Amino acid sequence: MAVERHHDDLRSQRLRVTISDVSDALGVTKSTVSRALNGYSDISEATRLRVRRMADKMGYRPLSHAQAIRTGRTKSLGLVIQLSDHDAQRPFLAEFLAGLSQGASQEGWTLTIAASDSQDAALETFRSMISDRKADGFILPRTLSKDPRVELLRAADVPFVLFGRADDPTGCAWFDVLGEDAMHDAVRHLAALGHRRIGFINGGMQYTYAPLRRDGFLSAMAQEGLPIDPAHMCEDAVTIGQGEVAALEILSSETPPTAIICAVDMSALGVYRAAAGQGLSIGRDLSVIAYDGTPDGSYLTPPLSTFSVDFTQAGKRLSALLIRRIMGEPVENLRETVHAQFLDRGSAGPPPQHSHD
Amino acid sequence: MAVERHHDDLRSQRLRVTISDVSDALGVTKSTVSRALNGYSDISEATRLRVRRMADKMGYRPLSHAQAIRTGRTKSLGLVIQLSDHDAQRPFLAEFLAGLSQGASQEGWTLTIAASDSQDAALETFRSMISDRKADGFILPRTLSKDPRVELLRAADVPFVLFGRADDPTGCAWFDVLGEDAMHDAVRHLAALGHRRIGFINGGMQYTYAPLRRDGFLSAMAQEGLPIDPAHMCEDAVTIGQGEVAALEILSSETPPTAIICAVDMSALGVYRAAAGQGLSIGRDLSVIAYDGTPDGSYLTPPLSTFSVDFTQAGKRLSALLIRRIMGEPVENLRETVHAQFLDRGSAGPPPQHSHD
DNA sequence: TTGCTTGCCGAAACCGGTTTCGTTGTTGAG
DNA sequence: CTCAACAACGAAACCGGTTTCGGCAAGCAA
Repeated sequence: MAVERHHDDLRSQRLRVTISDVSDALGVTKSTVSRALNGYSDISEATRLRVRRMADKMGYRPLSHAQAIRTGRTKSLGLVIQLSDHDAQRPFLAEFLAGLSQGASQEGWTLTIAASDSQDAALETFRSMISDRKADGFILPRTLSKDPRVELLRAADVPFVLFGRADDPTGCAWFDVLGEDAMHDAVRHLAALGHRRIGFINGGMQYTYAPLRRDGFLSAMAQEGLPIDPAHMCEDAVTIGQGEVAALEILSSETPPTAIICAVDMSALGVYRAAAGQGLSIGRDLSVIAYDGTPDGSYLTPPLSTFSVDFTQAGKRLSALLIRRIMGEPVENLRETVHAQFLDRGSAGPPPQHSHD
Repeated sequence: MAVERHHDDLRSQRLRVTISDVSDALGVTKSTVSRALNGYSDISEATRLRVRRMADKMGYRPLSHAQAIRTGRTKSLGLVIQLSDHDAQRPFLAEFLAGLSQGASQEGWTLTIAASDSQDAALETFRSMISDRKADGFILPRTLSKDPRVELLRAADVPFVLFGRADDPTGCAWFDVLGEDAMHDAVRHLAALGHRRIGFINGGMQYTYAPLRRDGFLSAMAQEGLPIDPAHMCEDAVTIGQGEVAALEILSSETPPTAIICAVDMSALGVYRAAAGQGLSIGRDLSVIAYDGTPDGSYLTPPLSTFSVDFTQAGKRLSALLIRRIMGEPVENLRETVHAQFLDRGSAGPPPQHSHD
C-alpha cells in the first residue's frame, strides 16, 4: 500500500533531489525541466509554471558544480587578499567579507577567497584561479591608478568589479565612496568653524582615491577662498608612523595650520601622537578630521571625527554588481557611488583664539 | 604536413587540456589516465609513470568541479564567519585567512567563506552549504564548550576541524594554542619579578579556552605558593569596556593586586584605562600581562606585554588538518597544539616598593 | 595441455546537469 | 484541402571527469 507520494527508493536516505527526480515526478524529460527553469522561450508558460512549482515543492536546487561542467560557470565570486597591504582596511575585513558574502549568497552564489603576500603572487593566484575556473569573476579592492590586476583580467576577458574607480574605465564596473566629496565637506566644516589655515595629509598616491581626495580638498579650499600652503600638504601617509611624521612636518612650518584633514584614519592617529608630543590638545589647539571610520578612532580622546565608510554595504553592492557583470550586463550600467557619512565626534572645534589672524 | 605534435584543432585557442587530451596523446583511455593519476592499484608502475609525465608535460590539471560531480568532493574548505563575535580575533582575520588559504591552495584546495550575523543564521548557512556541496568540510574558529556547530556537523557526518579544543573530543580534530601554559608562564614571570598578589581577568566563559586558561593561572599560583584571592578574579571580559569594569572592581578590593593577567588583550586595554583613571602607572604601579598579540597593544604606553598567537600558522595547520580529515584520516592523528610566544614589551615590571608585604 | 589466478587495461556506464537537434501537433496562408 | 511555419517538447549528445565491469594475456599449478 504505497500511499506516500514521493517514492522512497533505497537511496532516498539523505540524497539531494536531482533534476531527474523533478522530471520524473512531472512525467517530462530533464531537458524540459532544465529549460523551463532557465527561462528558455521554447517552453510554454503552462509547463514552465508546473515545473517551477514542482521544483519548489520538492526543494530542488541545481548543483552548481554540476551545471558548471557544461556552462563553465561556477557561480562563485573570487577575492584575492593582498597581505602586503598596510592595515588601512584590515579592521573592516570582516564587515567587507560579510557584505560580499551576503550579496553573493542572496543570488545563490558563493565567495571563494585566496590570499597572497606579494603582488606577483597575487597575479599568479588570479591566473590559476581563472584557469581552474575557481571563480567566474573577481572583486578588486584598493584600486591602483595603474593596476596590474585590471590589465590581467581585461586581457583574459574575465569579469571583475572595482572597489574604487579606475583612471581608464574601459571594461570596468565599480562601486566607490566619494572621498572627494568627504574632503570637500571636511574643508567646509572647518571653514565654518572659523579655520583658515587647513593642512592636508593624503594617503598612498598609487591608489586612485588619493588624487580624487586631494582634488576634493583643493577645490573646496578654493571655493572657500582659503589659501593653500604647500607646506601644509603631505602625501603617502597610510600608517600611524607616517601620519606622525607628516604632522610634525606640517606643524613645524612657518605658520602652522589650525586644522588638519587626513585622507585616512591611520594617519590621523599619527597626528594625535604628534600633537601629544607638541603639547597640543586635539579639538582645541588643533582640529582633525579624517576618513574611513576605523573603530580605533573612537577610542581616542577626543574621539576622532571622521567620514565613515559602510564596508558591509560596499561588499554587498560589489557582489551584486559583479554577478550582473558576469551575467553579461554592460559595464556602463554597473557603476555606483555613495557618500561617506560624517561622524562628528569632537576632534574638530573652532580654531584657538590666540591664533594670529 | 602535420609536423606539430599536439593537434591544434579549431577549439584549441585557450582551452584547458582535458583528460581526453592526455589519454589521446598516450594512446590509452581516459579511465587509465584517471586511475593512474589517482593511484589505483590496477595500473602498472610503468604506465603510471608515463601518464604522470605526459600529464605534467601537457600541464593537465583536473577540473575540480568536474571531479566533484562524481566523487561528491569539491576540494574546498568552508569557513563561516560569525559577525556577532566581538572583535577579539578581528584584527587577525586577514592573517588567519591567509594561513587558511595557503594551507588549502598548497594541496590544490580552495577556501569558500560565508558570513552570518547570528548563531542561528550561521547554522542555517552550514546546512545549506552542506546540502549544496559548497564545501567538503569546515573550519570552526572560537570553539564553544557546548558548540551547536559541532553537534550539527557531527550529526550530518561532515568533517570539521576546531580552532580550539573540545570538551567532548568525539570526532573532533583540532589545532590549538596552549593558553593555559601561557597563563602559567605569566604567573611565573610575575612571581619572579616579586609579585605576590596577582589578579586574573578571564575571557568569555562560553569558550573552551576560558576554563583552560583559568586552570593554568590557578595551577601556577598554587605552584608558586601564591595566595588566590577570589576578589582578584573576574570573568567574561572580552572588550575594552568589560576589561575596564573588571579592573576597577579588582583594584577596589581590600588589598589590590600588584599585577593583573588578562586572558585576552582587549580586556588589558581596559585595564590600561582603569589604571589611567586611578592614576596608576602601568609597568610601575600595576603590571599587566595579556594574551593574543593584538597590534593595538603595541601602540600603548608602555606597550603591552602579551603572549602572541601566530594566526597565519594556525590557519595553515587547520587547513592541512582538515584536508587530511576529509581524506579519511582518523581524528586521533589530527590534533595539534603549539605554544604562544611571549612578547615582553614593558607592561610588567617589579611590584611597587611601598607595597605592603 | 588444461584450468585458474592474477595483472593490467579498454569499454561503457555514470554523475547531474545543459544544449543541440529532431519530431510532433497546430495554425494560418494559399 | 494542402503545405509551410511555428510552438512545444522528447531523445540523445555532451561537459570532464570517475568507477564498474569484463576481457585478454601472462603466469602458475595440476
